[in-house]
Amino acid sequence: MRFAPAPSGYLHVGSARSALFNWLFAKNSGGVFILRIEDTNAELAAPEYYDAITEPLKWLGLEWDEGPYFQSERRDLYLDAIDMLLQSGKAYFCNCSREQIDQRNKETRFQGGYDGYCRDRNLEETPTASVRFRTPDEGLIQVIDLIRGEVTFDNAELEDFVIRRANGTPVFLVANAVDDADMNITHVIRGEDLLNTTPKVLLLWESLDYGVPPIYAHLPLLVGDDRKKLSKRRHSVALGDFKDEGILPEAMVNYLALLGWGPTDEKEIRPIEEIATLFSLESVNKAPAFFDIKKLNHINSHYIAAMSTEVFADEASRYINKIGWKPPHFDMSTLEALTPFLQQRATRVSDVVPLLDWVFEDDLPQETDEKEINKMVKAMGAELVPDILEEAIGRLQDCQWDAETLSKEIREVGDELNTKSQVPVRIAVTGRRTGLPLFEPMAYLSRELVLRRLQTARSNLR
RNA sequence: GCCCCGUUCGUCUAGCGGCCUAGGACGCCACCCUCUCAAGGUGGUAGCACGGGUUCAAAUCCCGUACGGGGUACCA
Repeated sequence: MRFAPAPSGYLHVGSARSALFNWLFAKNSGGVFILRIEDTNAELAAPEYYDAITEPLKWLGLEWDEGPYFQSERRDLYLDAIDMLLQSGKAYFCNCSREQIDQRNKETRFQGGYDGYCRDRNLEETPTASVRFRTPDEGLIQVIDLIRGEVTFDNAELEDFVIRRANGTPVFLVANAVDDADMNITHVIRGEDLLNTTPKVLLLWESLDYGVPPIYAHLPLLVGDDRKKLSKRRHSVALGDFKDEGILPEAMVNYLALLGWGPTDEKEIRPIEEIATLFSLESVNKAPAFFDIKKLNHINSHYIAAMSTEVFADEASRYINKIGWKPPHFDMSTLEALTPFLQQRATRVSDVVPLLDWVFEDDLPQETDEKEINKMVKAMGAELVPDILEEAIGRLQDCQWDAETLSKEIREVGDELNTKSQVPVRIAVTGRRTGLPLFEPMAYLSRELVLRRLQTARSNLR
């Protein structure tokens, strides 16, 4: 089987899902997974796009067994095939412009695409002539599809499509047929958006006498919240972006496998190798699937929580470095000590920053969310808050400086005033209403810094 | 318009004629735990698009309708 993406900038989650299903099927059936870059269109053949495809695949752990092959390097093969079709009369030259075709169709109210104007004009080859394939006038063509069954198309509905552009380059339909035959492709797994192009490839396949065609599997499309096919223009779907925000590859791949397919035993979160053993194309769904970030997040937080503390601490510090966050009090051993608390709370690796900023920064974070500010004001505004803060300041002046003592002292502040004391202290010290457990991280701050924050909060109350 | 493909809780899915008064997961809500938030636990919310058949029996098979998606390029 092969995964054959067109290089058009970065890899997006839809393509990644196609790659994944190819990979799963290959693993499950012991097949060979071939990577082939469909760059028949010169504009897409820029070499820098290569990494944009392979890097995300490697990140996801979807290694290919063979390739990558570049169609731009195999052009002669396709051109030869086109010459054969020309010689056998199954293709012909055409010099119609799009405008001319549209014009004629408008006049004759013809709605089938190309009207076959040059079919029997026996045009000679010229530098500006394109080549069209002569589709049969009658008969049916059948696509064998493991997901959808046998899909039948009426040949008469198929227009004489272009197989070689006026600039002399072959289109992907030819490259598809030639390569799939040449590479002994047995299974083609791709998005449903390509289903309609399949009969054209099959017709070429027949005309080229390639024998038994591959078996197809057209995956249901991934859609966004508008229920439209995921697209780079409308949705944010770059795999690289998810990586940058701290989505783990294991989580991404696990989630993607759950779109259009599900295990029968109801255990959703499991390693991809295990999924491969359960996977089958026949049990893939037919209806489009909504790419749900919330569920991705949930799966990701599960994988984060399951990581060892060492690995996560490393992951977190790499993230901090990458975004160039250099807080004055940063300390690796403190980060390591707080890691278990972080893992329990972070949905994405990027969440560690708002969780930790008050620990490592000198200044308190500025809360900007209005709702949150209101809630904080409310939490801080209770009658007893000034007393709580003052009592806390007094007690922290010269107590022991460890989490246990801090917890005890603040608790006693509450007991003394017959109220709860943690939230006001938390807001004063962390600048936030919610977050990590208060006292463990607090013990890593200097007494002086904590007192300063408490005092600032106290005076702001006036 | 024409062609192709679809339709199980808001979302992703299990189900492949009787085990279904439809199961799980995400989300949401409540409660428990807890002097924050999470995590965890418990419970709840909500669905077989509609109409005809076939059958002793249909979410499961067939037909139609509605709705949705994809394609309709000298992009892939």
